[in-house]
Amino acid sequence: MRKTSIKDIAAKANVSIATVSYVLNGTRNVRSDTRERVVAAIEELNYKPNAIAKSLKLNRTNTIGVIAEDVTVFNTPDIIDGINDFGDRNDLHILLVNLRLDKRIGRNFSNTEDYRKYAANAVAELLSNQVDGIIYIGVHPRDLTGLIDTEGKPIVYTYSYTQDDISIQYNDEQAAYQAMSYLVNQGHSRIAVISGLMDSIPSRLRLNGYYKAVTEYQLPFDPLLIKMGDWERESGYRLTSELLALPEPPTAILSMNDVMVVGILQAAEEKGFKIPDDLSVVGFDNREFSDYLRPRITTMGLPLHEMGYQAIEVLFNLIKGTKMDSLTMPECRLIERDSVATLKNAVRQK
Amino acid sequence: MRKTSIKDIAAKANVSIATVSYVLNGTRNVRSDTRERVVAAIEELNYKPNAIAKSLKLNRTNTIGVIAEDVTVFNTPDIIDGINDFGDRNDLHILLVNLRLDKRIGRNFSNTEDYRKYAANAVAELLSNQVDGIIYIGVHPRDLTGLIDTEGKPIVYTYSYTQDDISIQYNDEQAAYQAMSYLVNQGHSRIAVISGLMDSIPSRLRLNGYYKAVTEYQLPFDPLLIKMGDWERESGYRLTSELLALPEPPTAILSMNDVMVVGILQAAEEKGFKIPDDLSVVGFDNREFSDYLRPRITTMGLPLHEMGYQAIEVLFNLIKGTKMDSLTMPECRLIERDSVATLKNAVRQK
DNA sequence: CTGTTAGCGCCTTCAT
DNA sequence: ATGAAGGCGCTAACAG
Repeated sequence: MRKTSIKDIAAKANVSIATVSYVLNGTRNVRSDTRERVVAAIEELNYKPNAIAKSLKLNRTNTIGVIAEDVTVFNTPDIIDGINDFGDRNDLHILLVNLRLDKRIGRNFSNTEDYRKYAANAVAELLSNQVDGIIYIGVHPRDLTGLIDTEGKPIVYTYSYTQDDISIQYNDEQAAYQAMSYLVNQGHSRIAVISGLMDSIPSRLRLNGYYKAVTEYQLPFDPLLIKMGDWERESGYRLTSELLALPEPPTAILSMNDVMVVGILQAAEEKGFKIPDDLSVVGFDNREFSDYLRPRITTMGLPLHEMGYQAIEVLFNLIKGTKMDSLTMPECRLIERDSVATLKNAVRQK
Repeated sequence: MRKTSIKDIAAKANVSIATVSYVLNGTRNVRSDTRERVVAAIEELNYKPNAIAKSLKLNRTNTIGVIAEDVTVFNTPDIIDGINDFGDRNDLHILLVNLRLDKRIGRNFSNTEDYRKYAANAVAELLSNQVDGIIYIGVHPRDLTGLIDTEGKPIVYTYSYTQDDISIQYNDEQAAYQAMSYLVNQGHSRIAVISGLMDSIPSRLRLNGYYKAVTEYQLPFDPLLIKMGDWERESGYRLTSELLALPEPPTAILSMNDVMVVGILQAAEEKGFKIPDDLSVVGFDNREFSDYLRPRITTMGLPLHEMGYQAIEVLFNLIKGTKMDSLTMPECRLIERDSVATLKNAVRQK
């Protein structure tokens, strides 16, 4: 049996299909007794509107295409969650394409040609399905200019960006600065930093935040405390070993991700430094495991949910053509746990 | 300007729209020169078929609705990844609905009324969008009979089940048995188990696997070695403390999740037991953090990707109405790391 | 081998 | 306040 359509309920209620459409959408006034007949018929036949037909007619699907470079990478689920949060409130559906880049090409994204094909296919699929707009979620912040062509369909990038489109990023510099401020407030002044790879934008921005804090708080500046890591735990281990071998080791380390903190912990243990008593550590990312390490790691949490929420909010306004007040960049949040000691000379600021 | 449609390219190629449709879908033979004219027109006008219109006509969207109870819970991204894997190969699109249960109602799912409304809305949204079938991804294996009504639309559950529908589950009993076998092969015989909550199906099934191993390997059976935990790390800590205070403590513990292992580690350290030298541990779930703990934790990895893949594969066949050979239950895989010691009396089996 | 045409389910202008 | 009818873009008889 065919699914019941507007026509069936029109017949049942003894009205035209137009009238049914009117009561369905409240597009026009309908005399209350006719409306009731219609509603009754809808009820009785358990009628559900066909969104596909509606989309075809209106040339608008209320569907947002989401291209995720890899849903299994730690940042992505929370961004999607933020997208869903806004989507729920605004009757927007999510068509998800997962590029699965981590499985298909690994972690090296330097050559865009390796995945241009996947990205192009994703866009084609989404456009063919007439999504009203697209959100692109990267696995690592980087410039994707020219990767895809959405043929005029609105697109918003997050955790990545292009020179031509809107993108939602969090404030890396502020985050590093905030972490440093926290450390300073706890009485630290000799603070080392272990960066990520220096070809990464976040590494550079966070280093800016570090320098800013060093300058503003007038911390003793020592180039020996600045180490270039590569995001992996081994570099955390190696660089911390160097740091702790210094004549005057730092009292705290700011690590640009939580993974390297695992190496820091190991190096500290081997050198006989207890954390946080002999060495304080602040990580980045608030990865799930940072709460399970011993000690539990204090870290800068990424505003992932907020980024997703803001991305779709901006996209939604782009689609409707409404102007938005310039919005504020999502900020990281300090997750205070047990890896930072308060030094006795600490100046408790508000 | 309107998007270019089949009509435009028909005009350009001097053929009827039917012919265009035929070359587009290869539905019928078309003389090669006419085909070329059509292809050229398609190329020139950069024509992209409108999947919405096609769906309306064919009453088939090639879209699968995925209801995730919470995409931010650790098991979900990999299941979705498996769904995408199969979806990519079979030209199936994914309409994702995220119930966000973890944020909305927390971890207590005992009262289905708390989230029936969300689930019903999700189904309505999906049905309205004419998905060809539905996959429901739970956050914890449990009986969801009667939660939703898909009005005859095919549905497959995973990480949850109902009494009426197909569901994809992994083999819990086999997993626990395999973990035990591994421990036995490493020379352990006095093996404790810390279970999850006993109202949980996985807890009971894994306990079956434990008993099966105890019986088959003729291990000394000691009820004192069987502890009921609650999945949280504190219970791992507390129960391990009890275990290690025994006159004859176990040489190994099988923990039914990785979170409790964190507690086990802490208790062992406090009691002066080194892992794995004095106490071996096997966890469950292969949570990301299990690789970052010290020592790195040997654990049973869940076949999440495979579950997602199998779920959509089964659903796809359900939709097409084709019979499938009875498929094998996905199995967990031992992730061998550094938390298990090989005892000197170990009988190395193949 | 190709064209004509009737819808799929819905919205909306135009008429009454 | 309601109805008739055209058409969104596409597929698949049916006809030639």
